[in-house]
Parts: sequence; C-alpha cells; structure tokens
Amino acid sequence: MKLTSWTDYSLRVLMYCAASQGRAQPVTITEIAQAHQISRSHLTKVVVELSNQGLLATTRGRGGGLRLLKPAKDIALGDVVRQTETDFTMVECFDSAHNDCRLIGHCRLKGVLNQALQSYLQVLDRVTLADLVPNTGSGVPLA
Amino acid sequence: MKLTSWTDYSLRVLMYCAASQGRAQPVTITEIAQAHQISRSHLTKVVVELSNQGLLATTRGRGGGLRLLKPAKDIALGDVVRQTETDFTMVECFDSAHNDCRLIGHCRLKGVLNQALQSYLQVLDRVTLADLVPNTGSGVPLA
DNA sequence: TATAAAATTCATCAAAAATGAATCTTTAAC
DNA sequence: GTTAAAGATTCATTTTTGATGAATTTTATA
Repeated sequence: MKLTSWTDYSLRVLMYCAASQGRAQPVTITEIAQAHQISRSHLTKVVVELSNQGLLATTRGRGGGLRLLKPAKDIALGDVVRQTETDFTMVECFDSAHNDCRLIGHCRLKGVLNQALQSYLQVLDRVTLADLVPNTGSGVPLA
Repeated sequence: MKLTSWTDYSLRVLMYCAASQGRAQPVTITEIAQAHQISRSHLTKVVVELSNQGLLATTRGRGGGLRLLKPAKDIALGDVVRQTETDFTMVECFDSAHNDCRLIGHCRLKGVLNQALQSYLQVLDRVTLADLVPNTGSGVPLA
C-alpha cells in the first residue's frame, strides 16, 4: 500500500515544471536530476512517459527542454497517479470454483476495497499542480 | 498502490473464522489452507500474527484451532489493514536542504497524499467482517 | 561543425514479498 | 502414557518487480 518512486519522480518533474513556467529557458532533465539527486538517465524515462501521456512537451537539441502542455491548474494529481501507478490490485481473485458463500464474501470484499481506492483517488482529483506549487510569479521559483 | 497477499490472506482467515462461528469443531489452519490452496506453513505465519494482534485465539493440540476474539461486527477492515500492511509510504522525503519552494511544495504534497490515504482507510473503517460474511446461522457456511 | 539537449538500449542490482520444507511444542483423545 | 492432531518455529530459498545507471544514438541550435 504505497506509491512507487516512479510516481514520486513523476510528481517532482511536473511540480518542477509548474514552478518554472514563465522562465526564459525551458527546464531540462539534467537540471531536475541534479536538483533531486536522481540519475539523469533514469529520470529521462519518467519524462518520456509523461510526454507520451500528453502531460509534457519536450524539445530536443540545444536550448531544448520540457514544458507543461496544460496549465498547472488543469492537471489533477488523481490523473497523474492513475497513469503512473500500474498496479492497483487490491486482492487476488479468490478461487470462485467452490461455493457461493466464499464467492459472495469475496465479491463484497472486492467491492469494498474498490470503493476505498476510489475514495483515495477522489481526494487526489480535487488537487491540482497549481495547488502544490507556490505561485511566485517570478518565473524562477526554484532558484 | 496495492495490498500485499499477506493482507489478502489475513482477510481470508478472518472471514473464514467469522463464517464458521458457532461450529462444533473450531476452524483449523490446515482447513483454511486447503480451501484456498495456500501452503499450510505459510498460512500459519499469518495466523500467528493475527493472534499476536489480538484478533484470533488459538488452541493447540488435538481438537484445537482458531476462533475470533471479538464478534465479527466489531472487527473493522480498516484496523486489519492498518496492522497487516507495513508500508504506507506515499513519497520519499524530498531533500529539504535546498530551498523554500521545493520544501513547501513537498509539504503540501505529503499532506495531500496523506489525506487520500486516510480517506481510503476510513472507507474500510465503516465495514466489518460481519458485513462481508453472509450470516447463514448454520454454523457451516463454507461447507 | 561543435555542443547541448532528449531518446534509446542494455544490463543488472537491490529489496522485499512470497513460499515451503523440516522440525519442535503442546494437548486432547484413546 | 502413547499417539495423533493441532499450532509454532526455524531456515533457506525463490520470485518478483522496482529501481538504477552506463553507454550510445538522435535531434536541433548556435
């Protein structure tokens, strides 16, 4: 019952980008990697995925970097977590080949656990990147 | 973001015991292991932990077995999950040695993720074993 | 054309979850 | 009191999957 560091890194990248909107030079992977002491190579994969998911735009070459494709206030944490976490399995399917009682018990359990998960995500749906990142207006909030 | 099979097994054991209350012979580990096709040895460890947590009473020797220490309606899923899941880490602590902005962002994130987790557990707090297990009154619901 | 950026490929490494055999301990039934 | 049936313990692995990073390739700008 925990988030992967992959999700952790994804959130850091997005927050960093959100905090840097308005800067003259775009944010680079190297910059974020150094700021958080994560390997650049590893972080690149996170960026690629976020890019594939349509959250980030990347530009190669000198002067390139990252930018958010949507305003920070339009990126809800719930959506990010849904996409970065791969496994929301709550309980292994019980073997239903036996009897009604066990099956009924199972179904109720499954339903309850799913309700709890939805409740978790709904809390995150109500929070956006903009809520997390102080809006300094300076354009260089992570100086 | 998923539960361990340890928690899964714990819930199965408790549900099985709840469904078997009123039986002449107590439930045995071997019986549950066979019903769910789990190794008896492995399941024993789950039972020992549940016993240490005060949820189950065990009796050794011939004719021994397991029984719930509380009525099924008094055992909330939230409490079980809190005890069986060991790691609720949501995000690794950011390195706070750098600047205010990152730290503030981190703190807000941490708070939000914690809120979501609490929301998850609160849903489970409202459900008890009795809600999961059909009350047949037969005492042999898993025949 | 040199440099700086993202992107890809490959190979592991590490941690923790999961498993189960073998054995020991306890206790009721016979 | 012996024996069989039950839980308890110990030990060693196996499996999974998350996590990591070096090396290289591709792209684009100054």
